[in-house]
Amino acid sequence: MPVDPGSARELIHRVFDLQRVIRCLSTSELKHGELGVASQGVLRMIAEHGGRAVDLAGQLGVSAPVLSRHLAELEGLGLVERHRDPEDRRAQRVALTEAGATALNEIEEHRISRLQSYLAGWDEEQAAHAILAIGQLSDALRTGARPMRPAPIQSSPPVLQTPPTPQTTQTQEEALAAR
Amino acid sequence: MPVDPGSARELIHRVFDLQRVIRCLSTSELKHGELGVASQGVLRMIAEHGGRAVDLAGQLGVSAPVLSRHLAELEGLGLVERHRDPEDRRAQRVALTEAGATALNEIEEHRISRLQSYLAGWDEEQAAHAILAIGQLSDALRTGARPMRPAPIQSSPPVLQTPPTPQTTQTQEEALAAR
DNA sequence: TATTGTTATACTCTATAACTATA
DNA sequence: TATAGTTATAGAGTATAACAATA
Repeated sequence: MPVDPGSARELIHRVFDLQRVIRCLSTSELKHGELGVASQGVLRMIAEHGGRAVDLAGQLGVSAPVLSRHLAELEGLGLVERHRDPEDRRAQRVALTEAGATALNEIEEHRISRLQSYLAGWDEEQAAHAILAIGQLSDALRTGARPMRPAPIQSSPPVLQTPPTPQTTQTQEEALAAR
Repeated sequence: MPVDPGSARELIHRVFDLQRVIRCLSTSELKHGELGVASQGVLRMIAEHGGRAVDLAGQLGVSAPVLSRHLAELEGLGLVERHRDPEDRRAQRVALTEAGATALNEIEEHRISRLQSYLAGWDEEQAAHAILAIGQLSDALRTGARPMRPAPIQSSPPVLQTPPTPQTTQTQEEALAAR
């Protein structure tokens, strides 16, 4: 049974409200030297899932031209390196330089300390709840947004389809208890 | 005592992740006829806090020129009306037209049904947790972002300052129990 | 023929600066 | 002098289309 329409409406409004607040923060204090917020996100994604550019674009949820432009900028600043993939000479392998890792670290530390000051009245449990709830919401929207390939018409269902992403099937209590 | 740096980092990453997911949804399915997402937000804010344009801009967190442009667009589409404020002839009072209310309703209903389908596996408690956590986070960031006027140096503190926004001082349990 | 990446172009949303009108 | 609103301009971030090189 779906969630109540009133709850859905409320959740939508809260999410848009959060986005507005974050946008205000972005313009006021999320810059880092030459780097815009988007490039900072690319930097972090490289650190986490670095590798082929095309995969990075998918993980960032942006088109190839957008990533290309950001990588060119980051390379120009000496923060990332691009090398042709020896196994597929069309592709690139992307990695942070020493300077890139340093810059990312500064960005992260700065954000963390700012957030810590904003959450001065919070306790660990509250933070854990927020992390969990937002993660679950992102997962739900991601699987919803994912354009499921058009339902196979008149074809017997494949025996083994895409791995049944175990993602977020925990209840909140289980997930919290597992910390 | 502030939240753990690890929790803060995790929360930051989850929030950016949510923003990415929502951006993907925005480009794929949040349009409504001529209206972009920003104009839809203006429409809703008018419905909730309609009144003086300058106050709307503040609540939306955008600059006056941005709101002016959106209002011009919405007025051109026949969705909002602007009248000079009789009490202050510099200002405008903004309100939805009949068509504007109808359009907003369609937008809301559409979003709600989409979100309900995305949250197919959720229960009411989970939704309530997400609403609460996201609202608390927005509040915390908003008060942090609010440029507190520079601490009065060498001046005796005002007897009555800005009302001590009671905002979110409930614990999660209290807030949930109050539903 | 499909995929990786780049360049060119355009769109959305935003801000700052300069202006008019009113207070 | 300060505030409400508009217009002009610029910037960040994104997408689509057309292209080159490789598979």
